[in-house]
Amino acid sequence: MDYINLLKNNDLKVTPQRLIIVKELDTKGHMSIDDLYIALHSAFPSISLATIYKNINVMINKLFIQEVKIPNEKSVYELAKEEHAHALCVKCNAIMDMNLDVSKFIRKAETLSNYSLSKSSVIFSGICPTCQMS
Amino acid sequence: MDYINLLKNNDLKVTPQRLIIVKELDTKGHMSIDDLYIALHSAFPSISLATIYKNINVMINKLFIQEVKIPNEKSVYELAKEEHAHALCVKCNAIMDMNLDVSKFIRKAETLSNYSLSKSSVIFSGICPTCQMS
DNA sequence: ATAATAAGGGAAAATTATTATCCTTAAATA
DNA sequence: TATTTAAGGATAATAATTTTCCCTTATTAT
Ligand SMILES: [Mn+2]
Ligand SMILES: [Mn+2]
Ligand SMILES: [Zn+2]
Ligand SMILES: [Zn+2]
Repeated sequence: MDYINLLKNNDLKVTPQRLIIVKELDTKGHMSIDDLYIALHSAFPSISLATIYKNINVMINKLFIQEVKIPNEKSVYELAKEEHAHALCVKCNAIMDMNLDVSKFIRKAETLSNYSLSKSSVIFSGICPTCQMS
Repeated sequence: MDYINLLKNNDLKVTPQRLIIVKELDTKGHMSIDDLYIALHSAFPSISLATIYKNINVMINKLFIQEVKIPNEKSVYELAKEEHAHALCVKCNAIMDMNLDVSKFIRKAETLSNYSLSKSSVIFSGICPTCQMS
């Protein structure tokens, strides 16, 4: 992925900090503000939390990253993609995308509720494969 | 429902404040701390927010009420019941229980993710029937 | 009815998360 | 390369929520 053009196309100046933020989100996905702060700290020991916040906000406004709200946890962020469900490991906090066809659930929920539904937040929690072994 | 015995069986002293809290949760369901504060204020003009917080916490610990975390909103509480999905109206904030068979989704999600999944948070949002008309 | 204990009320304090400020530094454009 | 403007860093301020404290009152068990 071309991180430089991702920023340029969204009228954002290309800074080393921003490049690392989008690279981290692209390769690791599902990172919280604090995760990002820790991750960026090795490359930028002087990075400020304010920089993380400011950039997360601007990137959300530009619509190329999105927030994932998780019960009991701080929100995590990921590059924008189609609506999807998440599996969360309660032991190691790993989060996995799942291509459940959410639209099918929504259709069923509309019938049941008589609501006109357009968005979903679907999060399953349990134990990931790695933690199951240990 | 016998609110008095619900409290007694959980080793909680039966106070008028607690009776109203459980009655409100039973009849209205899905109330936030502030909802409860407002609702109790008519019966107890001197009610303290601390009383609401202390009781919600103790009731959650006793496992007979549970928190429902909703993206972008303050948590709401309901009497403990089987796992179920929710429909949320973004206009009037109405929340509806849905007896979607969540276990079926969980089974599918386990296959997809290889996680061992036990809990779910499923919230759809849109417009409720009432708000669709207006 | 009494005594022991838990709960309520009011306010302060603590917590936590996010944003604003101010100055310095760096990126973009010509 | 000079100029303009946005972004970064450090810290303070803000805001919102939740908890704690301390005293009074009410509930429970005897
Ligand atoms: Mn995701
Ligand atoms: Mn419910
Ligand atoms: Zn795990
Ligand atoms: Zn509505």
